[in-house]
Amino acid sequence: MEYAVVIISIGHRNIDHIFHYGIPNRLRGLVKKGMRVIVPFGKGNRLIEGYVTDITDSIDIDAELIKEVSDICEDHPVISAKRIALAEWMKEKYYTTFSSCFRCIVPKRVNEKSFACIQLNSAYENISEAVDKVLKKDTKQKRVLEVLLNGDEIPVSHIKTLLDVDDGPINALIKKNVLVKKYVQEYRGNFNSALVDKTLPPKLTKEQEIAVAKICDTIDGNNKKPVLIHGVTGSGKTEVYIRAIEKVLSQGKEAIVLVPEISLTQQTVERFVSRFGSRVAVTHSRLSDGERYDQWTRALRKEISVMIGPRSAVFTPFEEPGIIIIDEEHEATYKSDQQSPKYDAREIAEKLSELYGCTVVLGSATPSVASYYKTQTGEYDLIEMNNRVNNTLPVIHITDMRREIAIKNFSVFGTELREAMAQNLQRNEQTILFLNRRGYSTFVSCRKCGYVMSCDNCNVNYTYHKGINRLSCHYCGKSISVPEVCPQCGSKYIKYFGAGTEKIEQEVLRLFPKARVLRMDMDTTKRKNSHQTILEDFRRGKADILIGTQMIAKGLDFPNVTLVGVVAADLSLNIGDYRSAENTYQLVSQVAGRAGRADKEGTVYIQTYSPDHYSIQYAARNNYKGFYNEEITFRQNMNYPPFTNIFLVMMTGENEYHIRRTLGCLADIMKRYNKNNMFTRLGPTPAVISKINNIYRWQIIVKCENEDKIRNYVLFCLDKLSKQISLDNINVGLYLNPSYIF
DNA sequence: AGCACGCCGACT
DNA sequence: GTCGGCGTGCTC
Repeated sequence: MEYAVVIISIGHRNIDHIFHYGIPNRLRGLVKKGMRVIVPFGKGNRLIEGYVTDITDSIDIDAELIKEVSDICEDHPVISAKRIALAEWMKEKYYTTFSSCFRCIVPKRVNEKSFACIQLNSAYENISEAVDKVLKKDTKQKRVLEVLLNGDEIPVSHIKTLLDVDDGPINALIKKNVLVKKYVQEYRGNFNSALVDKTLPPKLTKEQEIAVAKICDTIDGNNKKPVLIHGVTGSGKTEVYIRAIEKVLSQGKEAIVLVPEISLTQQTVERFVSRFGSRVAVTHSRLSDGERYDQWTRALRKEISVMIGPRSAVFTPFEEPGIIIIDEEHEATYKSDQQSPKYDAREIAEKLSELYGCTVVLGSATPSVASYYKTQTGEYDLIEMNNRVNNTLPVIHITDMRREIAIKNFSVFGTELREAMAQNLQRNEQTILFLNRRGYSTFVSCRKCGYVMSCDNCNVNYTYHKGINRLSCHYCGKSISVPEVCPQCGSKYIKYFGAGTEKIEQEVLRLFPKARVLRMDMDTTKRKNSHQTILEDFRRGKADILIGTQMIAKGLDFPNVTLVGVVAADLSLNIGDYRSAENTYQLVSQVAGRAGRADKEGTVYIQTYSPDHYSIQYAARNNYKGFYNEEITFRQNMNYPPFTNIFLVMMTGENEYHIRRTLGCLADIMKRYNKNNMFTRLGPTPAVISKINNIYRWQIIVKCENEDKIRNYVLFCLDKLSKQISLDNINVGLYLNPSYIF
């Protein structure tokens, strides 16, 4: 007797284990490992989707209790044995349920879409034979036949528009058995590769040749260490990726290319499509469930061999992945921090490498400190690419804003940046101004009593938005009209401090009334496509100056941009996260890289109140290794990652007392089981933002060198806690090495 | 998660 | 004597 071993698709810990189901006669031989099935579950026998993780003949429970599989979802497996193993590994590593791991690995089931096609009945040798035998006169039916080429399947809708005919003649031909009608699956969300011209491989530089050779060695060899390419902007990493992919494809294997969502632009995709044509598929977050499912299916059916996409594309179901490339490796988007499982695409790639023997290539101009550290310990191999293929690095200046204040310049622009902007306008060249903060003023307070306008729902100050003339909270979205007098003392002297992008825009217009300015931030890109429209307008030269937040820092390539201003480089430095220096270095380098990307030389001004900070100094000199050496020493001295692991336990809820008390109990338990003081604990403390939308937020941070030990310890303590007191009405968030502190 | 069972108070 | 509150426990 054979039984299906099934994981039920309900994301609850209590039922996150295997269940056995009998296989009824009508499904005998059809139910296979890796298939999606429908099974009756629970008292009410409600029908639930599940995954067959195994077929077995031995069961350890009473056979009477066993129910039968009611149906199969597809006639083929949707998850391979290796990917079932991946799910098991993810469940442990990311402390989640099987079912949520399966949800990542296999996309939501949707109905396939198909369309009607007609084809010449195979009884006829060719079209002219059919015409001769059946059609005497020049009719619509004859015209329909003449459009068909021998053996071709043509969509009915095409024929109808092409010949302006109705169903009539087509159906008549089908009735006469000249044509056959069939339904063909339509793949939604296909990238139209026919629109992209093929290109020939360029000649490689010496550096590129060495990099390609090194990666090819890894592909051929048994040592599957991940390779980190540290390549300056413009060193031609993409061509190296393409050559490595060519190699893998020639071995009959497949390739996955991960890019941050923001760089999934037409340009990036076209570079791959121009070389691999219709073998490439593209996914991104804006695809519908149907589109995503169809692209995933194409990979499963081996109809494509290269997938480009954001972090979720790491789960592309290739049978023989040969290489996984992670471009802009340092980007935080590779780690999912919002929904469970909180996986890291880099870690998934390494696990797939272990399971399939595929090569993992990480690439960045500003590698994450964690990854670069691994090249030093020997865990990763390192490839350096130090030369730009055809353009030079921009000249980077640091402006000390304390000096500007000393010379009574209280403007948001230092003297140098202002003058450079004026010159650039005269030369008709474009400027990008970067400030990672939207709104007009970020701090509104009463000059008399010092009262600061802040949101009642959140422990966050209001930001003044001049466009709508309101104060708005960037956390819960609440906005109020600007009070005419101070709510506390009644004074009418209300002052606005701190500049955001809106203020920068106004300052530019005040200083340069003739300048054409575009602003790009969350407030100006709410409408669909507004993102694209702004960038396209700027590219076409419809504006002289582009002002924006984070979203303009990365991946943009405008040949006429010769000046970049980082209005306030300190913002990311003062966040209070152990990674703030790393983030600042990366951000400043990325923004600076937007200047002078074609034949024109670029200039960058970095405005800061901490001009001597090493992250800014090294970024200005484009010296990654210098930065890394200083940063890694700091991390070691302070016992921060990569020398330790940080586990954040965040409790949120409406009752602040309840949360504090519960976290207090957890702290007691943690103290009790902390043998040999292996774990360092900080807290309970309120989170950086201690209340959002009337939900209070408190946390405990635990540090320990060993990842498995820290995970087991925290989960053990939480288990003890849940047996002691009820965790109802409290949300517990667990984050291992979170990419930012909330 | 979702459903049944079961053990208490309030009611036709 | 019965209806319905939600605490507890199980689901192949």
